Amino acid sequence: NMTTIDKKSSVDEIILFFQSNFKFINKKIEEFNKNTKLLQIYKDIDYPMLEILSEMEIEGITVSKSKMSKLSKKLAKQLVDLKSEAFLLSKKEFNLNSPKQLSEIFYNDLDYPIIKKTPKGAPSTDASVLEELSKDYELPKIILKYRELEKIRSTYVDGLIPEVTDDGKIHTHFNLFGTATGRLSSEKPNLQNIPNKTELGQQIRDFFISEPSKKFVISDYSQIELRVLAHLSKDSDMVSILKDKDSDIHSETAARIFNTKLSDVSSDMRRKAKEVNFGLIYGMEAFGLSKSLNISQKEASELITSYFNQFPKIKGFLDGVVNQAEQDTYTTTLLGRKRYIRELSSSNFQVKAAGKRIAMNAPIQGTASDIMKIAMIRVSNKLSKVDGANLLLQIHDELIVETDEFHLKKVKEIVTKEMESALTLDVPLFVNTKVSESLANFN
DNA sequence: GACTCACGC
DNA sequence: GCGTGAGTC
Repeated sequence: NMTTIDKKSSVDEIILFFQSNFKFINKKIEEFNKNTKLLQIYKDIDYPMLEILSEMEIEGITVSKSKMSKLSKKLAKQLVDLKSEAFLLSKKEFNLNSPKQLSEIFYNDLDYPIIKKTPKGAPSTDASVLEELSKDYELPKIILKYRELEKIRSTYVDGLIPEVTDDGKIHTHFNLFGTATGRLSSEKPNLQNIPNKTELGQQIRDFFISEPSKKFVISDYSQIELRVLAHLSKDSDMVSILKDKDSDIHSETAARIFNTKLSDVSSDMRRKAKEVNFGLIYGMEAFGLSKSLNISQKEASELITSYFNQFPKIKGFLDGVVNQAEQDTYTTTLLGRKRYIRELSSSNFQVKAAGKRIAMNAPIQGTASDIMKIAMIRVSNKLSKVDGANLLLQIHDELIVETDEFHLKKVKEIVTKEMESALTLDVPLFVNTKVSESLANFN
């Protein structure tokens, strides 16, 4: 137990504080040093990462301010129009940014049906609700569009412009110890959640450009978390699917859970299987799956049962992880990185269930992030001998490197090879690498 | 500071 | 599942 100290403590109290807490801290350091795995993770991974992240932050990434201000004006205009359309339909002016005021309009003035409530019990107006209401009403469609544009404008356009420094770049800050699983986080600004899904999102990505006569090398791991799960669970079917570079894991999963030939897998079956795979690595249960697929809990639970029948060792592995975590109070990654899970000792059913999901997810997410860190350290070492080549960003399963065109081929090879060989699992690690002058995916 | 919502992996 | 951030109240 740590003793405490405050501003009014006497000299004697302060001396006592240091005497007792040095003992405590020394004991902790001893424990840490005896755990050779944790010590090894620190020496081999986290300590080397510090300098690499520092270099990435200092290097920064160039943005086009002209593209930013152009889109800012365009969005501002579109938002004004959407706002007047909304007021016309609601026959009333209100703050479109206020979910509270919006729900007044929806559920008091217009008598829309309440589809879902927020955790606090208020009638929800989130995107899934707006989509459902859009089938019968016009206003929710307008709100959906307004929310999309306003999110992009406030966070990624007008929010990003003040972050541009005098060198014309954005310098994020990476936290090495910001997450419970071992992942990095990024803040001020967060460059790990730049939009990627929509067309408008790609216009944000297009702000980020390589320097003159340089190119981005962008490499991402293919299905790294499912590969980690295949390795950890040793499920033979899963392993054999992922050994084949050309196989489509979601279609293969669909064929198995729906008990059909691969050639008979419909796009809807694939969509459902993809969501099952997605939910699997998050420890999702029938409740969560039914929500994300918009199906009944019964149907969701049948999908999960069918999945675990087809991939029995995955079921066994996940149950084993939870049991072990309940005994140990923590989970470990493949390399031994620990995550303590207090929720597992809760007597509250819901808290405990959340603890189980955490236990299932942490070794998968944590192992994947260990692999990426190893890759970054090796890439960084190799790139230090290449003039004009720098690591710029890491977005969990993706690395963004900048290089002058002369070294392009060499850099591509370094990044791809070091990522694929970072750790040897029972399944190969595949990396997709592309070259571009901006972060946008304009196909 | 709690809450709601929304962006990423 | 893991994060960060904008905005309201």
